[in-house]
Amino acid sequence: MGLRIDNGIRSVVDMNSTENDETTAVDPPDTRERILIEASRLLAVNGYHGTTTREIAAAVGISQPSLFFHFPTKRAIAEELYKHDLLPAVAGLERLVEADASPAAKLYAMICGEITRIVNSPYDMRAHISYEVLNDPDLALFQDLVNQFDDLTHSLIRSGQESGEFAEGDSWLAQQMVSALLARANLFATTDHLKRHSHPDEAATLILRSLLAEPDALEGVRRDAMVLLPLYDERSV
Amino acid sequence: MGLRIDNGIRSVVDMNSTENDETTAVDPPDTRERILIEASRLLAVNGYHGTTTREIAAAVGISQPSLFFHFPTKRAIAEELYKHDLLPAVAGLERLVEADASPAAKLYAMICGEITRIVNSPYDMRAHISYEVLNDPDLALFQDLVNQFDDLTHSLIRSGQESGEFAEGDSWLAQQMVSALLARANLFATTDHLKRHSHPDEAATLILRSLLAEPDALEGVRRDAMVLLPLYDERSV
DNA sequence: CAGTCTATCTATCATTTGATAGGCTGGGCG
DNA sequence: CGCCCAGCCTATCAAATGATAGATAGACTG
Repeated sequence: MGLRIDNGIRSVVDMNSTENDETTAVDPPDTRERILIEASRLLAVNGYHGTTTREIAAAVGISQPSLFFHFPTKRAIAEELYKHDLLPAVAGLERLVEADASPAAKLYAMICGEITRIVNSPYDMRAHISYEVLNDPDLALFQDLVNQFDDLTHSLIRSGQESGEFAEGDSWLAQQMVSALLARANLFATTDHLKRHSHPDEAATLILRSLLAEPDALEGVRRDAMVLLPLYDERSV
Repeated sequence: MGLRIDNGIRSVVDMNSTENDETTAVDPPDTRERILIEASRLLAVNGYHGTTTREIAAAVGISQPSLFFHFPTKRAIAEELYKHDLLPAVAGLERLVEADASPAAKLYAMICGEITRIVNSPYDMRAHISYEVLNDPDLALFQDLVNQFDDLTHSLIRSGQESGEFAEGDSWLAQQMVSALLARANLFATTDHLKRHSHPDEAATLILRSLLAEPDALEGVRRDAMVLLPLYDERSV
């Protein structure tokens, strides 16, 4: 449980580490950051149990025990990545849900904002996909966060259906579709396909078309969503 | 179709069943079969590297070394499950693609047929989701099968867009959405949500609504798909 | 009954893996 | 200069894990 001393130099990527920086601050050299980056890649591809600390260390270019100077355990690395992914997502979605707008606009803004965030992240974040990691009992907190996110999404879809803005249908299934698509979002970044061919809007459009009772309403929804979008980004709150 | 690859070990059923044939199969509530069932559950939840042979054995109720009487390696267990999942999927989709029908109807039939198959499978199949396993170099064959399936889906979407049946949009993204949703299909079965509330049709409807240029065409597409559906099931070929 | 084959067991091995112990180094600073 | 200590290293451990060896029980066969 090493206390970390905060000295003046803070990394460029500032918004990770969840800003409750009692123990977590930033290391002067980026080794710690590089560990997170490389670990996120390996974890995303090989899974938690399929990634060894030796592989992570090799990717960073340090010896395996050196990892444990920066992180107390292997799990702590994963935890930090999960926090980075899930906390802003849940917080942003909560702000959206409480906003004054139509469910469709909120959902559009969420999808758009979330994909933007994932694609722009320095890490390879596929938290949503890693049931493997989440299932680990010691990471139950993050399981809760995922459930929270899914529940919020679900309630958004439900209220859209109740107001008649969305077509009737299995709201649970629809929520799963949203969650499943987001889980692939970083694949977009990895394949660097999205960077040139596609926009977050395309994904949101795809989802909304499948939900909206009146397809022609899409343009209006998009406009409303653009107004909501800053709400999703914690930096602008 | 004797695709059993290995080995010296042949099950009792194979040897003496020259006459009473194929359909059924099954059932000596075979240990081998129970291994596959329990392994599929564990692999789906914990991933390949997160599942130990001891856990599988314990779930089946046998000792850990007894596993190796039925399968040469741990990997062989995963391989058999992958084969069971991917071979019929790719074969079915290939038959659909070559059929004489609209891309929309083919896609509808594929989603519907695939989800039905997954939900009814004795195994917990999430092959699509397990990049973790697939990434393992020794399982490159299955990586290929997944890519094949994705490519076929993609070409279906492309041709639908070219014919004007589908709205324009990023076909790659749309294909990812289909793939991502299918990856969750067995979650439907697990949560036994789909068994009461939802049908495979709901999922296909959701996808098709997001793709069709003319939403009103959905009913016609569904009717055409119902005709195609038997084509997807290898038993009916 | 003796022989064989299936299916399982206990005991054990070699490797991998997360983590610890302790030493070396170089830069900041009184 | 001499001390400190962040940061990294080598060497190594203990546990977990995939897999093997060999024995045993039971069923069927000749």
